[in-house]
Amino acid sequence: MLTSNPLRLSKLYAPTLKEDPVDAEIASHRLLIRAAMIRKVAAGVYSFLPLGLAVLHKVEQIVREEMNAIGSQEMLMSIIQPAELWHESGRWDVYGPELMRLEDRHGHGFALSPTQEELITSLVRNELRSYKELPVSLYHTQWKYRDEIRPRFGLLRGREFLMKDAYSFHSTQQSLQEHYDQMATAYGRICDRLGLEYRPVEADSGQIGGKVTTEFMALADAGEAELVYCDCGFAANTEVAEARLQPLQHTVDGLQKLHTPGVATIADLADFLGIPQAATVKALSGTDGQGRHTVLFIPGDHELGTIKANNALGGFTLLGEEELLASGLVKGFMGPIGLPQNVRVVADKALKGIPQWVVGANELDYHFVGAALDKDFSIETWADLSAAVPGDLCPACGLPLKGARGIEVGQVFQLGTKYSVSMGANYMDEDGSEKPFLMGCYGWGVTRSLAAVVEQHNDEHGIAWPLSVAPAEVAVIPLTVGDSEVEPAAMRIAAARAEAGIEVVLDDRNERAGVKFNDADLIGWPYQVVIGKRGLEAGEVEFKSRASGEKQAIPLDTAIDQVLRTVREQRTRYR
RNA sequence: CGGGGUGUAGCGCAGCUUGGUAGCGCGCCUGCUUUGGGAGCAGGAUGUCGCAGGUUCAAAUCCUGUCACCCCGACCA
Repeated sequence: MLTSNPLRLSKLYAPTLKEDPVDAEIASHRLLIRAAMIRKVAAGVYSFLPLGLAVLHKVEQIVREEMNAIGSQEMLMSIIQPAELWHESGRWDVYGPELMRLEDRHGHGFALSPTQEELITSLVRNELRSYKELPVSLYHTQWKYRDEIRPRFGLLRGREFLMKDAYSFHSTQQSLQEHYDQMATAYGRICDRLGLEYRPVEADSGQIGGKVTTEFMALADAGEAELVYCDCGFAANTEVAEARLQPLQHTVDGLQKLHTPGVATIADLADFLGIPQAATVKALSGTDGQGRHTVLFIPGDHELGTIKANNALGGFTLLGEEELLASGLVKGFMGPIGLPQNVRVVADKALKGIPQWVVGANELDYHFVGAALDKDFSIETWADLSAAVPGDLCPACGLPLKGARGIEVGQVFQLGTKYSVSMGANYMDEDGSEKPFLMGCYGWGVTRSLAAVVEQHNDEHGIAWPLSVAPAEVAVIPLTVGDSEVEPAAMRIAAARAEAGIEVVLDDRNERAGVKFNDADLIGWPYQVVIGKRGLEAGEVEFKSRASGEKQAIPLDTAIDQVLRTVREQRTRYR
């Protein structure tokens, strides 16, 4: 929004709202709408108004600069893609209803691209032929379409969203690893420049085929992901974290069967026995990937990690109420002793060191305490099953983990040869043999990270943009229009700054002071210069920092220099 | 897809139970006054009551269907 003349708010299409939109639950959604940045078009689909677009462009530009800096080359791929490409990769069927599909007048199928692996692979497979040309890294920033089951939270989970996606092609794992590391570093820099507090997070370490991936999480309570992290630098999604759990032992003399009428939940059981929930063992029954009836045991104070269970058992679904009844198991009273013969038993590794368990007796209203492992019962399979919770021990350093919620703003991924094999994308290697490319892909949610910035930078008055992405750096606010001194002074200050390369808006609207103050705070200009009659009489204007709320009176004649200095100084924080 | 809820002026809502020709606040337009934290007075404009059927002399209101949106869940960036 940089112009040689200051942008006049009287001319800007920016209808701010006094009231909160009723369907907006979280700060970024609420404030982006109120501050006239975005408007809803349909569920999960938004238009960007001038102010919102200015911010979007800035976020996009920061991402662009960081991509260019590591040698990734910008291009632009189409959104609409022929179905054949998706059949070729197999994802036409696999992607499911989330893939937006359409037909042209001839009945040919197309997809609105949710991501561009297919297209980029088909693009390079015929023209990138030799190991001598590798590695190559390409990226674009394009609108993506995913027909989410339930779009929500404004820009955080839309059906249409702007994403930067980069793809790299390599002949060696070392080369792939190098570029992957460069990307991860670039993503950290993007977060810093956006003013985001973030953590790189282990996302799926236990995958088969050596897939390597890291998610970049902007910390925010509104985030949908739960993570655990440690001061030593470890951080992981609770669904996949290989945390060390600390179950407690409840020791008694030998196996005891207790009458526990109506005690069907872990909380009830812990209360009934007067022991912590961590000293009990929770049982869950379901079906594994081979369709076998499976009972899982995990520490009583933990929840099942569904991704972990899927990985360990080749798929896992919990039994429904009716299936459970039919299986002969007693809901709320399951345990390892006296299970039906055909049941597969898998227990969390954390329970391995617990010689005596507190468990159900597979009989209505009865539990066992002191059930001795390898004596009263045995476990066939041990696996990592529980979702990590804060307080579990860090797998890297052993200290207790802390918990946080996060917004996944980016993810870097080593794809290996998944797409190059399925789509026949090969190059000629040094020894004359055809080999599939080693590929990496790297996604950054532009619209999502914009919302994440608002989640981290807001207060009861509105948004407080970091200087790097604010729609303009300084707002000059004359409090009276038509005044013979206030207006010319405001014009002079605004024009001087605009000439000096500072982004300035001039609130020349014929509005009352209160309206201007409130809009300025709502929209979130990083700095405000307030010019009123009262101050001018003393030869002063007011300089306010939005983020800190700090106001200072500065002499009119040095105001221009001081604001220039402050803005230039602050800009270096985001470089 | 399962459960819950909402569609009435640009926005936020009342009216619906008990059918009788649609209202409030904000915003918008005109004029006057006001001008350092969302001004006051006066005047004014704005509706296919989501859509389609049905019942009725008469439907925003009752019935049926349908669409959209929101919340919770499974699922996903």
